[in-house]
This record gives sequence, structure tokens and C-alpha cells, in this order.
Amino acid sequence: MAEQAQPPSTLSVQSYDESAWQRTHRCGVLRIGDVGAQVTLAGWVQSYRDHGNLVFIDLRDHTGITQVVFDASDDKAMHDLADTLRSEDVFAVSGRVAARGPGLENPKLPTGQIEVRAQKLTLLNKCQVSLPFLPDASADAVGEELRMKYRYLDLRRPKMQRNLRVRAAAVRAIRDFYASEGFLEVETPFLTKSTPEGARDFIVPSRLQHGSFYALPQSPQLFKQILMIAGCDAYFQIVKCFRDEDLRANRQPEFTQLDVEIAFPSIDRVLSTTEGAVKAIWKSVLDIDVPTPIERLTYDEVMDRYGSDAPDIRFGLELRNVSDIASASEFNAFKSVVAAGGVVKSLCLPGGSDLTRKQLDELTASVQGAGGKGLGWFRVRGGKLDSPIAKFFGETLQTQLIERLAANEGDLIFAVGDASKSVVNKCLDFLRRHLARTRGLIPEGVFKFCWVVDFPSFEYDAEEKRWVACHHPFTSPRDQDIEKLAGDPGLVKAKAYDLVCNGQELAGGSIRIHRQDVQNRVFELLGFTAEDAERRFGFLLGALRAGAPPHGGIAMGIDRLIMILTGSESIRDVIAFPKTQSAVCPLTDAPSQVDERQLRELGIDLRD
RNA sequence: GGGGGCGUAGCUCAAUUGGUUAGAGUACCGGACUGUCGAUCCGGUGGUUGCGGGUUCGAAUCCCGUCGCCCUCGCCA
Repeated sequence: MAEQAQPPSTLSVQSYDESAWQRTHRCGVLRIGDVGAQVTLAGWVQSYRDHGNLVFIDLRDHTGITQVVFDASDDKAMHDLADTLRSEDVFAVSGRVAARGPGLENPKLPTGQIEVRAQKLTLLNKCQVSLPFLPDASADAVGEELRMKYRYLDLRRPKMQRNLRVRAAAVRAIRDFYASEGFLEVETPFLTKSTPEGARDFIVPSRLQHGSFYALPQSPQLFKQILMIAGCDAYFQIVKCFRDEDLRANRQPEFTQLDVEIAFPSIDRVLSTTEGAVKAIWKSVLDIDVPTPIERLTYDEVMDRYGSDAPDIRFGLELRNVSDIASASEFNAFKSVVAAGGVVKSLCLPGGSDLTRKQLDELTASVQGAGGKGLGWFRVRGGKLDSPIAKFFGETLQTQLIERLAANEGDLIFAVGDASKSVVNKCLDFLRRHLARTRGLIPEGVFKFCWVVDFPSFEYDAEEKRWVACHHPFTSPRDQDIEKLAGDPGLVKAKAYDLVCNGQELAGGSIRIHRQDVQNRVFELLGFTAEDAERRFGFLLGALRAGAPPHGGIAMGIDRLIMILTGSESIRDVIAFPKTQSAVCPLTDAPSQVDERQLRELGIDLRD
């Protein structure tokens, strides 16, 4: 035993071998039943409390925290070394599990009934830098860029560890499920061909063929169709996708999808298989039984009732069309939009009469921010409407409005009218979600799923004066709508479906067109010439002509899935190494400049 | 590309709206302490107020430009 503690400068040459850190337990597992056991633990210093001749260290690993006690009266040299331990130092300790005395337990820790009386301390590595933040809950307040730059610290936090582990568990559940259903896992290339339309591609220069570029896939869409044509029958893959578009709160330039495709499909089979996967994920990750079958709603119905194709059905506040009542009123702002072919819709906020004029003005401003011209509101008082614009509505109309919304005394009815139906829906969808959030109408810890089916196939782009595909140009119209392709494309519904969870699109897919004649008519409608189509998707069209089975599938956003499972606010919290809004990685400093030699090999000259 | 918010000590924030030497909490460093667990007590280090320019006797504060982060619209078949 040394006569005095080694000075810190020599600690780095303390000799130890791997036997020092062979752990008998992890830091979060010891309980009162383990008292008396001889154990070895290893991990990081979470915190230290120095009482002179008695030092307490909270030792942390990915499983939790155990308090270790170093007593000078047990071993003075060991205690003196423990005295030098600081946050995030790495050490191993051997000792005996002891029950804490009465009143000394820590009810905040699962291990709080015990502690480890240290007998041997090995300092494995000193944390030699001053850390910008400590990996505990206080880091929630730290700027995100800093958390990303020091991601190895951020990921040490229990919350981030949990997110990583939930992600791994969900991915494992998905693999197990699809494998057990007989799906074949196939990898598709990352270095592939740029396909025009859609999102902007990330491109990779070719060294062997100067002037040519690969594109990173926006999704494996075309490859999975080719796998079906190749006779694979049922395919899945958990795969990175790349889109070079501006980022958002829920968007990263590279993201992960579960990609699924089956041959000889029915919509029922795609949907029920996906439900099976969802059930398996929620069961294995959260031990929650998701009831199936999941309710199926048509696109038209959800747009009517919720004003959104990704409705949050955890709460009510459903929309009602009141165009007829508004049109019969003397309120010109509403009368005129109905006359112009527009629509007036309402929703009723139970107990909403307590909203102040100021709050209502703020709501109006928000709705205007969403594109609306204004927001009508009526308090329900004594069976009548109380509002600056109530005078334009006769007694009968007031009663009709109250009945239409099933409103009760003290409720508040909102109304939005616009010549554009989509503006009305957009405003009320915003209002509905906003009210639910601010009024606490969203139940905690609840997952509500629904399918949205029968999407329109095509949408008329008024600016470009042409029809565009709502999903993608390979989406099959419903069988009964094929004849409408020539007549009114706006009425054609697609064999396309979205899975929505808590108001977020979780997955989406379609049955593809496998008939050459139908595909040609769709290309024609979208204004592609045969040459266009051939140039853009030639390899797929060639495959489709070679005996393509009917096929269809779905893709699920894995990052969004993990956000939902973990209750995360940001997609960046469920990705180990995310990028900022300007697509920069603060940890690695990517993207960065490359050597002149690399550019020369690629035949690239930089412009300005 | 457009709109908005933010940028002050390692971190989170303040600075009475242009006025003395830019403060607090926390972290960090040193000392004391044998039952703490947000330890406590005593002492201490720590600032290019993002960067550049301007106005002014005087700028964290006002103006112009610029950079970065976040939110949002466009965009994301």
C-alpha cells in the first residue's frame, strides 16, 4: 500500500489489466437480495459527494446507477484515489453489496436500498477535458447544436440511451415479424440512377466515367417493383433513403424506411400484414396490444370530418359542413363564398365560452396565418348564439347551427368559410389541433391508429395547367375507376393507403399498375411522351413488359415511428448522429472540402 | 429562396430599454467535513456580449452587413 496518494499526474501510469474491469453485474441491477455478494462494477462517475474520510460515488452505465462508498478507515490509499474522481471519469470497483442503514435509502433509485462498499478501485481513464455539459437531465436545456457536437456525451444520457434501445427493439421486432411471415430481405443499391421528378437527388460523381453521376436513392421504389417482377413474391428491407430538400423539424436529409412489397396482393393483405407488424412492434417495445383491424376511413370522409388526410382521432372536435346555414344567413362573408362554390365548415369546442376576446383574436390571427380570411365564433348562451356576427343569423338558423354541431350551453362554435375548400380544411385542421393541444384534450400515452384509403389518383396543378400524380405515376387506379381516366381524372380514386397514428402519417403505399395499357394511359394523362417515360423509367418499363405480376406494397417511416414510440419532439432525438437544419453534422463537420487531388480524379472543377 | 425567433462566463439565463468595473445560478479549481444522494460550508478562476462595420461623449442595448442554430412557407412525385 502506498504511504500517500499518488499525485494525479502519475495516475495515468497506474498499471492494471483487463481483469480489473470484468464486471459481475451492471450498475442498475443490484437489489436488497444481493446484500453480501462480492461484485465488480464498471462505468462512469455520475456524481461524487466528498465527506472527507468518506466519499460517495454514483457509478453509472447504460442500465442505471449504483452508489459506491469509499471509506478511509477501510483503505486509506484507495480512499485518497477515490477523492480525485470527477464527473465522467471511468473506473472499475470491486466490493461487497451492503444494505443501506435505516433512513439512508434513496427512493429515487431502483438500486437505492443498497450500496457497494469498495475494496478495490481501478481508475481506467480520467475524463481529461472540461465538458461543455453533463450527461444528465439538465442537458435537455442545452442547445441542440452543442448536444450534436458532443454527441458521445449526449448519448450517454439515460433518455437518449432509451431512444437508441427502443429503436433497436422496434427494428428487431420488424425483422422478426416479416421474416416469420416469409418475406425476403433484400438489399438494394445506394449508388443508383437519378430519376427526374420527385425530390432533389443527392449525387455522387463517378471516377471511372467523368461527367456521369450516381444518385442516392430517394427510396427503393423502383427496385422493389423489379424484385416483384423477379419473382421474389414478398420483400422487405429496412433502408436509408436520401432526399436533398430543405429540412424541417421532422425531416432529415437521410432517413430510414421500412420498405415492403408483395406480389399478387390485395389491399386487405397489405393492410392486415402492416397491422401485424404494428401489433408486433407495440407489443414487444411497449407491451401494448394494438387492437386490430385498424379502422379504415376514406380520404373524402377524413377530409370532411377532420380537414386533414392525417387526422388525429385521439380527440373529437370534428368538423361539420354548415354551408347551407351560412348561405341562408345575412352574413356576406359566408354567403359570398358559398355562392362562389366555396364552403363554410364549423367545429364546436365544448366549454369554450370561457375563451376571452383577446384569446379569440389571437386564434383569428393564427387562422389567418394558415391562409384563412378570418374566423367566425359564437358562444352558446341560453340556447342562442352570442357573437358579433350572431345578428346576421336568425333564430331558426341559430338553432340549426347549434343542433348541427350538437352544441351545449357554454360551448363555443367556430366557423371558417372560403371559396377554396382546401383553405377551409387547412384552417380548421390547424384550429382543431391547436385547441386540442392548448385545452389539454389529448389523452396521454394513447395511440390511435387509422387507415386512410381511396386517395384521389390525380390532382390538377392550376399553375402548371396539368394533372399530377398524388402518390406516384405507378399507383393503380381502383378497378372501377379505370374508365374515368379518359373522362374526369379528378374523380379517379387510387389503390393507395396511408397508416396514420396520432395525427401523423406513419406509413403509406399503393398497389402498382402492372398492366402496360393502363400505365401508358396514366403516362399520357400526366403529359409524359413515350420517350419521356422511357428515358426516366426505362429500366422499370422494360421489366414491366417482361411478365410482371400484380404487386403493391407500403413504406413506413422508421424515424417517425421511433418518435411516436418514445414520445420524442424532434426527429433528431431518435437518430444517433443527426444533422442540423442546414444539413451539417456538427460532430464530424460534414460536409467538408476535399483534396484537389480527389477532385482531379473525378474530373471536377469547382465553379465560384 | 421568403418570413419569424434566438445568439452575453463551460452550460442555462439576467442586465431597470444608451450610462459606474456586464451579474446570478450551475459547472469547474482549492480548502474543510464519516452517511451523502440537487450534499453542505469557506475561498477562487472564468467575458472578443457570434463576427465585421457605423451612429454616439458613451453600445450587450440603436443602425447596416454577415455567420450560425431553431421554427415556418415554398420544396419534399
